[in-house]
Amino acid sequence: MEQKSSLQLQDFLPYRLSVLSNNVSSLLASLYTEKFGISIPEWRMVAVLGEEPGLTSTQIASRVAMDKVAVTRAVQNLIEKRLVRRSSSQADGRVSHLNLTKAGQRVYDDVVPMALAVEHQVWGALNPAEKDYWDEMLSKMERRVSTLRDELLEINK
Amino acid sequence: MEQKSSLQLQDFLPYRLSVLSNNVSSLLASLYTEKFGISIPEWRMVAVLGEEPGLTSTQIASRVAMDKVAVTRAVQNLIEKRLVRRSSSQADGRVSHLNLTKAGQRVYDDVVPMALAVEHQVWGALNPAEKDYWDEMLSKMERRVSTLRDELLEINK
DNA sequence: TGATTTTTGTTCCATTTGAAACTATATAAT
DNA sequence: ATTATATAGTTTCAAATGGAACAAAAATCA
Repeated sequence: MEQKSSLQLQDFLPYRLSVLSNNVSSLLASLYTEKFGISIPEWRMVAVLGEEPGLTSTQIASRVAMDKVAVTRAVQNLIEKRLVRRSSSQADGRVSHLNLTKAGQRVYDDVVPMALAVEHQVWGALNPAEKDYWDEMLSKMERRVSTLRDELLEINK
Repeated sequence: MEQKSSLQLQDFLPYRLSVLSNNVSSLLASLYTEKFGISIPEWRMVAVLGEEPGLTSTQIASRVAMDKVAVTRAVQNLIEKRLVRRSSSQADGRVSHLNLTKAGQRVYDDVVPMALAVEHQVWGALNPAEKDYWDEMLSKMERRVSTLRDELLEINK
């Protein structure tokens, strides 16, 4: 299998992904930050708690690809903003369960359609068949990258 | 055209792109940071100067999707590490041209094959036809997203 | 020419982020 | 039971990042 020998940043997959991802994220963030004053990690927490109420910090961290420090901070901010409520677990004194407040639920209900609309707009670049194909390929790449990562960790252990 | 009404983060395009992009970038970065002690923005500068020697800071910023502050800092760091050299322009007293030093060129020569190898590994998830298709769709999405961004800026002006 | 505006790049300050150390609770092992 | 180990979450400190104000040179224009 032949391989390129020079590197054009504009054609380089990691670079293109990074730029596209940043542009999509900031497009989306520009909508909810100015309207609701929440950051990207805060929005992710709201989104995941909207889907699955009562999660603990650790559960959120694993679902949202944030580290536990980032979760702690997002929780603190969202509690200050009265969008999230914390209730300590009876079963385990170390953990607490997190839920959206009424106000948090309202933010969720307002942002979800906006977020889906942005996604829909971006999908507008592709026809339905292309979209399905893209989804499939994206999944393949995701799996491949996480395999590569595991291999690398294994080697460096 | 029908539209989803609920948001599953794992299926949400901006989220998936962000996770994939971060994983790819950190996979790559783990290789060159530990070997050469350079950061992601520093590597991008080296990459672009390897392709096009003599660029100015502003030219780099526009090619690499970094803001000018980030470029200033990356340049400072790379000059301290003696990987980049600055020479002021005769034509324009404000700008200076940047070039890789011998050592910088060596870093470039060493990292490029590693970077291409990682890209190649990731591409391994797709067969050649899929890869071409993916490239085409990625380009479509890039164009779409930048159009959306321009529209949004236009509205908010 | 002299005044004004733009462009280039840097500095300063505040905010964000990340890693390591730490506290508190729970689990396992002897 | 006592000790050791693991897990959940927080705090602390240093580094990275972003934006606004800034200085210097160039371009515009009156």
